[in-house]
Amino acid sequence: MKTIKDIAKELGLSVSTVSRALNDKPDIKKETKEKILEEMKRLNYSPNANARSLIQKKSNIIGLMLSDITDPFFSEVALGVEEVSSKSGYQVIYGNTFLNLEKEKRFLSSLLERKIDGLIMKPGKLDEELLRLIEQLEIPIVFLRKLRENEQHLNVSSIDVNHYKAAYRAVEYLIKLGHVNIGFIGMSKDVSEEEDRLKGFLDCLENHNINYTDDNIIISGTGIEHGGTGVKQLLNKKSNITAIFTANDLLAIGALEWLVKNNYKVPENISVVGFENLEISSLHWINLTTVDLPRKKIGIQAAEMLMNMVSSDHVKKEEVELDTKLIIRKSTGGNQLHS
Amino acid sequence: MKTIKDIAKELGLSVSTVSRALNDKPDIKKETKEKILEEMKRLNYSPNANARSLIQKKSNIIGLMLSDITDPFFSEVALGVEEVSSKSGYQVIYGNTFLNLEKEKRFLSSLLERKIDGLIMKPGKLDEELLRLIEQLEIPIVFLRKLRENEQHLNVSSIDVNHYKAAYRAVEYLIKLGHVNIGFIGMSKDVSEEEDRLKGFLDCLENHNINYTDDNIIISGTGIEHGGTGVKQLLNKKSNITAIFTANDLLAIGALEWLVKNNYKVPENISVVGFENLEISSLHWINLTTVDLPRKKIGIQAAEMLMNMVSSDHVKKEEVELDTKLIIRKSTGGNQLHS
DNA sequence: CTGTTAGCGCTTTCAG
DNA sequence: CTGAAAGCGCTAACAG
Repeated sequence: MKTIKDIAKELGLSVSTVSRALNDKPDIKKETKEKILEEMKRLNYSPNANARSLIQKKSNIIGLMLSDITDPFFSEVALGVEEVSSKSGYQVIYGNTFLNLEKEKRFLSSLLERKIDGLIMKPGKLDEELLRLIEQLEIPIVFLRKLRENEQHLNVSSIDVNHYKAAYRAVEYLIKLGHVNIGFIGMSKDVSEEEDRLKGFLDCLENHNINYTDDNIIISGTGIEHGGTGVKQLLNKKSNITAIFTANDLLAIGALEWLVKNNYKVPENISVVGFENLEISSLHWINLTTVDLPRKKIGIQAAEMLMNMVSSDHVKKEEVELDTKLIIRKSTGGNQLHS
Repeated sequence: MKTIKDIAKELGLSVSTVSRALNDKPDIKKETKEKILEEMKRLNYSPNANARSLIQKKSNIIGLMLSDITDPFFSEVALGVEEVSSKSGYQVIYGNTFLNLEKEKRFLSSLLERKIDGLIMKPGKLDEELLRLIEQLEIPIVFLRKLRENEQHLNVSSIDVNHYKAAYRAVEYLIKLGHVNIGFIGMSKDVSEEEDRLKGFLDCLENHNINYTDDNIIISGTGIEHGGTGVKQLLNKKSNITAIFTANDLLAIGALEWLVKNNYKVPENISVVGFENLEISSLHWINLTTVDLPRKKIGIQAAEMLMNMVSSDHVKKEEVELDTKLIIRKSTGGNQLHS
């Protein structure tokens, strides 16, 4: 491996002069610089970023901690993050955690050792140790979700959509279509984003004086198959349901599939609204009314926020909330029982 | 930031002793070691991986160059790669190139400076400069596709499925179902994987003495929408087509969508076979017969190969070819015109 | 404009 | 078993 020394020796110069040429410093004669740059090319020299990091106390690396890169939401976020970061000269070290505490800790520890300059992360529920780890990093951080109760003291920024408002609007749309018996199919009680969506759902019903019981709400799981089991349970408990709001598109698609197989007509008998606007949700057969999340934008903006933070010493905490859009397609229609 | 010096000073020891404790070296008294480890915890010490990399000439970082992480194929590969690498103590720097030569070069150059230990990559068509860059890296490399003509001299390993055989088998299946007028919808002439698939398609027809013309083949594009335009063109030119083999699932799904909208019945009027086995291809409405690619396995095995290579000085070139499986679903059926 | 020097945080001889 | 010293490749004062 060629070093700055090799160049210097070859040209009879000092390493500092070579360094100056390498870093576009002003105090160097044009010709010397050109000569050096040429020699670098000739010797296939490539500077050692680790050595540079060591002395400058800046690695030009950021971390990206996700739960699962195969989730279309995160892969688009990751795309946006990498795009913005690489443009600013940063490399991205990425890791999947599946919201597993141990994996989260291991990944953050490894980033801590690498002395990264910034971090974009979607953590699960943080325990004391993890909170300490995050503080210990002492670098700008952007959360890909809102800060929770026990995280308010952290000096980290965040970006997320307003899940509450998004859900509220979606349900309001169903109510305007004449639906009064509306079910909810969720993923898990432990996901705070879902909590917000559920709250939006419930508040909307209440504000419109619509009655509901616990039976209107099924917590089913996170995959397509849970959409099926979800509707089934829901209709078992409340056979008069005419509309369903699900916590994500996969659940909605699973529900749709189950409904079709069991001879329900969508939207004639039952309306279904999803959440996420996956690419496949616009397919002819699915045509799902759903809430669009600006996924790539989240990634881009998260990275832009981080780039600003790493390049300024005064880091001010910022909590960004992006807006969503209800995409109306063919899985929703007027309530036939009331029209 | 705490350093090894702080620990040493605090305990009245030398840095080398601290280093020994840190690295589990044998020549250190048990009690000293314990004392040091405790002090490290107390001071929240975390070693500097960059300093270590510098002296050990080993970064414990690998690179992962993909065309597009939002492609389900690559996101699963990325998942497998990260899983295996992190288990072996390696961090993954990832980048998207969209097969753009400039982006590929920029990304590789940045990896070159970072002095990474290994690289997994899915490049496009390599030009001279890129070939030189790859050699210049002087590290173990695994390609996520077969080596092409002008790359044979490279000392890089590769892993891929046998696209030719997979296509051949899929088409053979259609022929066994009685089809003789079979069309092909492809993405682009520049994708070597597709070349192999097309060759498998053509060889299979020839070996079964089935006639075809250029009109049996449409190169349409890469997204769902191109599936639609593809079938349309195909049926315009050859209205007697009863089966279609597409170069990927998205094309097949787009074709399916167009067929349904235009009142063709699948598989009664037309059979469709895809390639990739996306998750959505098993949906009730789609139910696509397709070729399953072991995506996650490719990622895992690529990383395992790389881990072996980086931890042994004698790197031997290896070209792995994984097998595929034809998944038979409801988008294919017997040729009604002949039965 | 260029060279000398010190040192980033760590590992690794080599003595003792 | 422990310490002193050298040095990985580079940057950043400070002289000149």
